[in-house]
Amino acid sequence: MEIKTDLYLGDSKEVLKQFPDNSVDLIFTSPPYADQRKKTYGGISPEKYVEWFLPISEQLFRILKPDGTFVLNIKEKVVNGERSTYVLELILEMRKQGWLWTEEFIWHKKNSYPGKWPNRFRDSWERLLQFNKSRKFNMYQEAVMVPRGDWAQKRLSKLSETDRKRDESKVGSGFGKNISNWLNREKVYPTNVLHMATECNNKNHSAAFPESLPEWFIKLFTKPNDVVLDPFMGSGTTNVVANKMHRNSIGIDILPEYYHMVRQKMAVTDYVLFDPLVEDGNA
Amino acid sequence: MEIKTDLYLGDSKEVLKQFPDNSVDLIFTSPPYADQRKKTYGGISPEKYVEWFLPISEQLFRILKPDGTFVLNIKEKVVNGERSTYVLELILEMRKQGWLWTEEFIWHKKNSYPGKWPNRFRDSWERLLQFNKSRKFNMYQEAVMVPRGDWAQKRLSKLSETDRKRDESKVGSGFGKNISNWLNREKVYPTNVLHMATECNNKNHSAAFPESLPEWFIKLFTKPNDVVLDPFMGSGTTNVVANKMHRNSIGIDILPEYYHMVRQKMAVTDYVLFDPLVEDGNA
DNA sequence: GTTCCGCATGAATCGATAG
DNA sequence: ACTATCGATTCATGCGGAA
Repeated sequence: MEIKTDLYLGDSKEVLKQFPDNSVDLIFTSPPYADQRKKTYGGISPEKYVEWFLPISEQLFRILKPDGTFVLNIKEKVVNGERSTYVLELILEMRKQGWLWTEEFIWHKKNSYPGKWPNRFRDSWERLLQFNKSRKFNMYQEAVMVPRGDWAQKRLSKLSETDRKRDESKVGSGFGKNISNWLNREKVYPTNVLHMATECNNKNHSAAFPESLPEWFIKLFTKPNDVVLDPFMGSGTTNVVANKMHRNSIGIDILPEYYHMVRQKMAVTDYVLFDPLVEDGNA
Repeated sequence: MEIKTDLYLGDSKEVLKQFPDNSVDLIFTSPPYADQRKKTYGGISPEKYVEWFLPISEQLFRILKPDGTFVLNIKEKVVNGERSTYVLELILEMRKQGWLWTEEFIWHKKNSYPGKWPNRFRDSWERLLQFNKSRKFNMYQEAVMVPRGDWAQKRLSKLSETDRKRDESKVGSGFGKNISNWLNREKVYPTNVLHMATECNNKNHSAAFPESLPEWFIKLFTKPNDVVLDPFMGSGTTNVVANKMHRNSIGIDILPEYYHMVRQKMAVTDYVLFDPLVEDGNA
């Protein structure tokens, strides 16, 4: 099946209205934070942030499939020495719209933005709010399993060595049954804290988040050929990753600059559309 | 100057009323979470949690010095498949009492509670909410500087118990060679994400948090001879650490069992009251 | 004296079963 | 229907005994 990437230029609040109900499997987005990116988005003031976002989240609620998930990457900024409360208020208001606030993941940014202030340390984490329409949603946990901690390596090393010898001599093909069991045992489920570095490599446009971030959630909440939506696509990281992972995707941005940039990007990535190397745990 | 540790048996809401205004430098506490510790504390339901806490935070506001800090360790539980919202509501309500919500630190618990569920990963982080009465508060950032690199962070958090004892017994003069090497290394300021393991069951009584947690905030927000308060002292970790670090402290608990246990503990630790080994960056 | 391994145990959460 | 209790799940950590 062919993978599609649909890009739209316009205000999400309006563009979203043309999509049918219950048609998207995952929404992953990082909206412009209050007063951030002022040059580009015009900056939404902290006081008006909730009011600005609610019409959009209302549309997202309509469009998302009942077993789909909405992941919102956001962090409140400091206003007049205090953490602003618009994220807290947003969660409470979105629940009134019908959203379930299922979980809050933490993105621990290993290399956070440098700086020093007399009354504050560097902010090195962001929220990844998980919302759902229903308590029954798709979650493919095996797709994001991670290697076990260091302690296991030491403790298992001795045992696995003897098993390896035994199986190699028996089968001669490398991996015996026992060892494949061991390999499975070496992976564990992750927690709700994600460690990822911010990407600082891009030449022109710095993305709000590294590719590994949407990649993780796309693995976790979708399977190939599903539909992923980013209503504030910016430099299009979500869409690029979705495409690489054989997911259809929709991207919306209000800025022509971003829209055209992503169009160009996607034209290039089309060539690796059927890359068989894509790692994926979902069937 | 002599260091005092005052312990009180009773309901914080009432006991706090007898303390004078503006008399405490740091409040560090981890109140019983909603519906947790039912056997011991009776359990406060999520619906009534804010209502239960506000009279206490009102007293805390009165007692705290204008340049003092209140650090609240808390995490909302899952109720009916959703994260409960009482912590969000608590923050909003406390701001109405006059509190400034200055910052939110993350405690990343390396060893979180195990378990597997179809729709959720293990919860491995907790909130450390920083509240202040004024935008000008005492913060001794140099006291918590860490050697450069991740490895140091891990080592230092682990250092608290095992290594320290070992080195103390070896050298008798405080820190062994290895540790003094770390101290000579280049130091950087930490971020607002703390990596610490929960203390696994110590022989008799398990604490809700490791000693390194209050230790970090006591270093950061107080200097020697200051006053630290824990209105829900439990096993008294905050008071024990404060004492070790030459801070006066006040501990309150409603359970006689805890009250007597901490009394006994403190009587013992009094002997190391003037321990010169205590690491401290504040003068 | 080290290093290594066995074991118990947590601020948990879900789903089923029972009143 | 709605609440209360119980078993199953799972992994990092420290302690204690053994090699």
